[in-house]
Amino acid sequence: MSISKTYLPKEAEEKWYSYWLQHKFFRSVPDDREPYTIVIPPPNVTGVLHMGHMLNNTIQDVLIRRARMKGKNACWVPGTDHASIATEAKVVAMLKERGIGKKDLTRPEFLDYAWEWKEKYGGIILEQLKKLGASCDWDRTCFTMDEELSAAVIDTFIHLYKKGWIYRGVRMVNWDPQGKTAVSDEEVIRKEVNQKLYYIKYNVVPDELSMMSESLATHHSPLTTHYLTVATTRPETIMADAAICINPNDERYLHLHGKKVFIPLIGREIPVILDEYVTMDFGTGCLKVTPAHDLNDYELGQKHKLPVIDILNDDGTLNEKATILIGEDRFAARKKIAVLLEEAGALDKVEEYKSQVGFSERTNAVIEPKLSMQWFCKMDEMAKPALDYVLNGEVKLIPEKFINTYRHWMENVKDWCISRQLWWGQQIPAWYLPNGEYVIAKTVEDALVEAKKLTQNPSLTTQDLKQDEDVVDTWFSSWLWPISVFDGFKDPDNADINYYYPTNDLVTAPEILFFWVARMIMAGHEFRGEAPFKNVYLTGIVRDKLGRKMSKSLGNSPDPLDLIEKFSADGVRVGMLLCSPAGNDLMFDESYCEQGRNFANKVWNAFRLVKGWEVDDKLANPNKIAINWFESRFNQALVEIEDDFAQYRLSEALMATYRLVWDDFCAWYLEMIKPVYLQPIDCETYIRTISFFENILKILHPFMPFITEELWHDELFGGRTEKDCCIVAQLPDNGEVNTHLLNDVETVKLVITQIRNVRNGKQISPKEILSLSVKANSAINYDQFEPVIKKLGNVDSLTKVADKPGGAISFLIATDEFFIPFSENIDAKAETERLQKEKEYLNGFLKSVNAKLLNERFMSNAKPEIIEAELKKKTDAEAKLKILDESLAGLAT
RNA sequence: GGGAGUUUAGCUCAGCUGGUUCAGAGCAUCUGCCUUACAAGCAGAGGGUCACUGGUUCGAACCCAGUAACUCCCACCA
Repeated sequence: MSISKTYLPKEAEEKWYSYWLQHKFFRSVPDDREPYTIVIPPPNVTGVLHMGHMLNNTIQDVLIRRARMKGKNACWVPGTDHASIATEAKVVAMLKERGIGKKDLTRPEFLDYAWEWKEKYGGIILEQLKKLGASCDWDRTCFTMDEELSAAVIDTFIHLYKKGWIYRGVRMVNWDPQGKTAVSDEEVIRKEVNQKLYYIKYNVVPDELSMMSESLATHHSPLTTHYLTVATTRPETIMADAAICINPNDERYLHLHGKKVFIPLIGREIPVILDEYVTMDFGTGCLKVTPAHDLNDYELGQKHKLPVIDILNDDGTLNEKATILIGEDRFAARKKIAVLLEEAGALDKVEEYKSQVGFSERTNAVIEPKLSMQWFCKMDEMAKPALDYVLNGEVKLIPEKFINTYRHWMENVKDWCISRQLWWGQQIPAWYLPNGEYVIAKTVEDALVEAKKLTQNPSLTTQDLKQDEDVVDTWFSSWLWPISVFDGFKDPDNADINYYYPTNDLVTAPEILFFWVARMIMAGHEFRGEAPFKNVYLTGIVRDKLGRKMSKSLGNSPDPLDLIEKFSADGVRVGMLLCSPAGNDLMFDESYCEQGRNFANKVWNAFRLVKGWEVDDKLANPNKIAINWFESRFNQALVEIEDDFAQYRLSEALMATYRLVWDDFCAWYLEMIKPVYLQPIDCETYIRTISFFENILKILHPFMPFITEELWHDELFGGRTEKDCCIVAQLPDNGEVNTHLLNDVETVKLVITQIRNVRNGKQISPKEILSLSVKANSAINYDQFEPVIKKLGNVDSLTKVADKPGGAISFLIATDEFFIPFSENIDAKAETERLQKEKEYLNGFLKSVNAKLLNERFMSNAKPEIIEAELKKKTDAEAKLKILDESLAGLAT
């Protein structure tokens, strides 16, 4: 293998990804091993890879790869979601470009175009995931509108209908005038918007005028004039007003009780009604009641038996019931009517006003409350068990803070509007009879049987039945995902579902906790009697470094594929995880990917070093200290990493790995054992080092699959068989940790650092050899570390002395005194000052320790080991002070 | 309006049951190095009133109360 100076990712990535595919390492079929399963949160078919996907799928791939390397049968099921509104919108847009209107097409024609679109563009996002290294079992790729999955949706609908949990009714729903469909409450995003509050005058009907004119003569108070004023943000809906409502206790308006008023511009008469619902101190205290276009007004209207006047078309334009501005869009109408009102003298004033407006999650259109006939799914009975799974810990949410939000939602859940006025999706299996009745059935044939039963009319034919035009909400198919991808509906006892279900971890965004996660738990319980996963890892939101959410409109999101191009897939994976604290949003910045790339390069170069060594079999001087130390250190890190993974602290697991590799392996271990240039290395050290390297590749692999696989196959590691790949290598078992040795080496590292420090301070080149002597007071046996200290400190000897030698710089490590002799004069004054300063600090430290030890309450309350530690601090400090004093005395002479 | 979370070095974050460590990491910064694996690097260093105010405790970044700022979720005040 050619060893270039830097890691060249492009070739390696293509090579190994296809190698893995070719050898079916991602493929999973049930066997004797323990399964580890993840189902991907299916991205929209309309989607292109964004940073959220990158984070999400990096995490899933790390988990899957690690499980695979722990001997589990790892199965990651990929797929896409048909995303009815979003896709239908795309298809409509595509047709428009070709000069075709949706209205001009029949349903089957439209669906043909939609499938054509899906086949062409629907797989893009999955192809992009491959660039990231995602080790999904692509043979299992599913689509929420695949035949089996769609059948499952229909069966589910029928099942729930039979249970009485699905019903049809006229309700106020969230209407998306752009998508021309109803959407669920969860699909409405509320945003604060700067609006205008229009104060509109409604004249009181003429036969009341005589009374009013008396007060008119005296005062012009708005409370006693012949009109009342209403504040509204939606003046275009006045034509749909059914009443004006005031609070019966509002003393300002007692004179309006039982009166009627004119709607401005159109002059229709509406009553003034009384209800305590109206807040007296908001606006004018007069509320216009528009039952067709506001949920509260609708309920108020129901209560007071008011008519419902719907003045809007499905696309948000005004209809003939508005009588004026017919055909105008609601927002254009709002502006125009303000002018008309102004001209008519009916506009009192306009104020700036901030309020919450609902937007469609999919189309971003302003949602219109609209009364319509829809299908609903009852939630309360399904919510209860789904809540319990989370509360009793059978389903763990990570981080736990989401339990509260989850509980709140589940305890206040409302029925789910599941019908959508779209064509792209599973069509509702309801069949209408000529008389308006309907039956629920899987096929038209089944429906006919039911219909005949229902009507007692044997002459009915399928021609008489008309299927409901609507499709079900996309989430009504994705909530079945963990079951349907294993064909658990058609064949509920098949080998796959029995083996893989329930899955292990679900990795998703908190935004869809209710949309999707909660409903999957409901479906899991209802159809399998078991939650669909054990752990839900909720990732943070990817933001830019200013903390803004990454979005297309802000243009602050980098293209993930560009990042991969620039920093390599491994680099980007590392970059994503480096800045993703568990459970918090991440402030993404390209520099993290750069750090990832640099790390890959570091690994590459460490490899180049080892690769370049010549071995001399005759040498028998293995660096036992270095080997034993690194082995212990590696085993210690393994435990830390395992622990981090167990708690889903992926970025910390990565950081622990990063430090182990960069600091401990490269900066310390390799430097300890590295032979001088062109000198050979002994056999044992060489073999052990290669084995360490192989283990390092293993623990790096989940994070950096490509570079590790690339290096894995180098001849340095001996001949590999075709199937001997890093991706399926088994992680090393935990081994012994010699803490004593680890501690001693930490001290030795300090000694070396101090030597380098002395060099730095005195501007001495690292190449210049120094001498070192030690007056050891601790239990550390420096003899065994002599080779290491000599090599890394570049000193020629480590002499043990009983007294301080003359003309030397000294430093103190723990209670051991080290000396570096210099022929030239030591600056005694500076040295004295340095020692004095240290002494001062130690005295202060000792004082505070003594204060504790003399405190009776401390001595009686603190745990024995704490007291012991304080006592040790005291003796250590005293010993150090003694040494300092001696040094100072020596300097004085 | 209700609820949750966050606030520790310039940045991003650890800090687990209050106690070994005058507070830990990575990046960035500064100083010195092109030392035959790596300048995408090496060696070293500096940098913190743990948001603020009280309280509990022998002892608080950590527990309690309050304050402030930011973030998110939920909610029909026109």
